Amino acid sequence: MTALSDPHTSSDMIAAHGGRVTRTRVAVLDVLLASQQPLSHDEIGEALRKEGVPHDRVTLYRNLEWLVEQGIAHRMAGDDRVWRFSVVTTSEHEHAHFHCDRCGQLFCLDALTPAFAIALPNGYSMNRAELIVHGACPGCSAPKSGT
Amino acid sequence: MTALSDPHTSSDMIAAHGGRVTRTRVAVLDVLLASQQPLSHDEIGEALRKEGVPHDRVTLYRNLEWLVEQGIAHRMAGDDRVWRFSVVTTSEHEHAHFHCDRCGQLFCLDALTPAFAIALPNGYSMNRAELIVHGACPGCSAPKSGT
DNA sequence: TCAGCTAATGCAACAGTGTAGCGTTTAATG
DNA sequence: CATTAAACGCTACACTGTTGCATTAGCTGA
Repeated sequence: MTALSDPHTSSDMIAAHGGRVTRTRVAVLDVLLASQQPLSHDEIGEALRKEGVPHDRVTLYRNLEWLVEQGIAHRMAGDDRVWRFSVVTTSEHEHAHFHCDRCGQLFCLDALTPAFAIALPNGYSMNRAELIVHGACPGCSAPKSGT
Repeated sequence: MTALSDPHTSSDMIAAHGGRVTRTRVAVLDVLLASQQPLSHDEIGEALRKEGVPHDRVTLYRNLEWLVEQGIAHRMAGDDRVWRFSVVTTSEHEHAHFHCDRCGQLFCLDALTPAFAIALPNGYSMNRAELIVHGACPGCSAPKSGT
């Protein structure tokens, strides 16, 4: 019995998908797993830097692409035209996202499940839906002194 | 009684907003008015080219920006990280969009009105919502020989 | 009609995000 | 340990969008 049958660490997850367990790849997945919000390429790179993980910009892109290909991560386009990545926790990732217009953070709203498929006009076939709610997150809605 | 009080042409609309009626600006607005789908900067530029309207890339960007500022046009980020523009027809533009994953076109689905605000978790305050449904449009769903 | 003001233009150069090519490194395997 | 190719890391590039600035040309008022 190996750890592969119970992939709960980043290394296990990577190996389970037939990928090589490399320093950058593990670190990237760790960052994504630890994050509650979808992260941009830049934010992930910054996190790696803080952890002292040397990495190349291109390698990071390629690892993210690989994670998406493997179905481990999910990629979405924010309103700032930047890809943001997050690990796929929900089975189909069929939930909405909340974009805070003040702090720019992106949150997952698992509570919101799309129920609008019924309203699709004739001829249109839905594959997936992306719902981004814009507004202020709890942290930014709360009264603050500074800005 | 001048035409300004009844701004139904692109020139009138521009003048009514205190903008100068220039060749490119009129042409850009005309293109947007004539289109049923939100258009990217590139698509608009291509349309201008076809109409024989000489223009500069930057000027086009600035005109689009101005139109958005004036509330004449609306800007949204597609899934390909490209801004797409459309004239604001609906009062609040509170409707969904459909992105065809095959031909890349973006359609307005006025029938779909967001009714998900009720489900927002506590602490989140919604400003607006952007719902993008992905799938195949009627044109691409229909059986075709070529690709 | 014409001069003056400045919004708008057009050119060049730049910035940020993401990709492609390619030689080198290194994780996995026997 | 030798082998092999996946992954790396570097350079260079493509694309979308922005900034600076001198020039042009709408609008206004005489």
